[in-house]
Amino acid sequence: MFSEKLFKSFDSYLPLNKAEKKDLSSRLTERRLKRRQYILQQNDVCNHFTFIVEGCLRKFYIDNKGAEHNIQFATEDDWITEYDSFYSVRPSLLSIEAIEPSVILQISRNDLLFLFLNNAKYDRNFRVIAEKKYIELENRILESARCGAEERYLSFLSRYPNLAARLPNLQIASYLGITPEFFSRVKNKVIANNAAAQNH
Amino acid sequence: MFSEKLFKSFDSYLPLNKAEKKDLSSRLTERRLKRRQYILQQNDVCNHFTFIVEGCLRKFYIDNKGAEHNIQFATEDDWITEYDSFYSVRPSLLSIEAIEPSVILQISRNDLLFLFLNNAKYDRNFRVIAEKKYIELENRILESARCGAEERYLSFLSRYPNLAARLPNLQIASYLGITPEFFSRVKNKVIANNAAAQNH
DNA sequence: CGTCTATTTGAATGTACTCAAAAGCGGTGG
DNA sequence: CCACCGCTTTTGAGTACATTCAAATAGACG
Repeated sequence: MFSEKLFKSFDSYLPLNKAEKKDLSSRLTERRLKRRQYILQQNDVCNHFTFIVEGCLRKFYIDNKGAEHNIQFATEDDWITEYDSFYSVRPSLLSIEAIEPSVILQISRNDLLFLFLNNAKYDRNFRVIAEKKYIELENRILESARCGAEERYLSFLSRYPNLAARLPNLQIASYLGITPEFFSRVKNKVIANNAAAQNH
Repeated sequence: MFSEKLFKSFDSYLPLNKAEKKDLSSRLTERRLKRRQYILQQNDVCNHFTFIVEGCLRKFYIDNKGAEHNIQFATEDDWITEYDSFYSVRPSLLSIEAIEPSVILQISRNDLLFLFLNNAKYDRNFRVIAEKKYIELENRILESARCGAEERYLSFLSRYPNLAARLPNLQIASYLGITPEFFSRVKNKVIANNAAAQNH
């Protein structure tokens, strides 16, 4: 059962009991996403918190030239939403789409707000989720502040080795905040350096 | 009483009752900070959540060349901490210092963890704090992704008009991710544009 | 009033971007 | 199975935004 994965992710903070699991299950919607399928489009209101059972999604911004800027990736056992739009019920500046075929569980705003009101466990679990997400973003800012594209790429490789392997270059470039063309040069340079290091 | 400000900041989410206020008060430490006074030094562990009663603090990163990069400002009625170090109890990559003479209230990790365990209201209130902080950071990333220094400055001006007025240029430049020299040019250009717009 | 820090200006430099085009890769249909 | 199409990646040349270094000026504070 897919929701077991979700319950498990709460276990280290405030586990749910049987009744709570059952109740939560009834509020979850399972969806299967194809590659490129959106769960949130720019200018729509974000109405769900999304748990990823399997696959990989990205949250990104499309600027006025049409260029896409990845803000964040999320894979198995992670959550993704657009907090600002979700809580303010205003149009989202960001979009969220599946990069890989994915399986997700979604909970609507009404259901989540209901849970917050009626069971304090959810405050705990979602506090922890928000705090972790915050740390992730802060690290991202830190990295863009402190170094050039090559170091950021190396840092990305070591922080998210499995992501680096499964994502197309285009997505990584967009996350690093550089053009695909420039990323190609950076990547080849890194590979060349590694080869040189191997040869001695 | 300074802690009243703090209690008030909870009112829109989950207000505290009298007994809770008294208990929380006993766990708060009031401190007065001079300009430039640190409450967290890089490589120290962040042991407190800090509420700002009055003044302005900044969280920043010092790179290996000694250059400082502002991650976030916090003023009256806002909270500041380094989540990663606070929860992991590991040395912080970031520093926090007062930009203005400030009055703060601090709660220690032990006390806050105690409150989380014993009163679910705190999970709620600190969930909301983390979510707001997350939104703030996401906006910051968005802005650095979508535009050049001049637009970022204009956007900063409109988003935080009072901050822009009270901060020295150096701090703003560091927040925008540009050098003070370049910021000076950007600012003068913006001023020139405004003057031109006035004259017709 | 002098010192220290913040801001401004100039010139040379560099990192990353744009535009253009070629090459590689994978899927789809004939 | 090959040919074609679309998409991703690579390469090249010219450009721009922002940096660095240096020095001059202005402000703030004791």
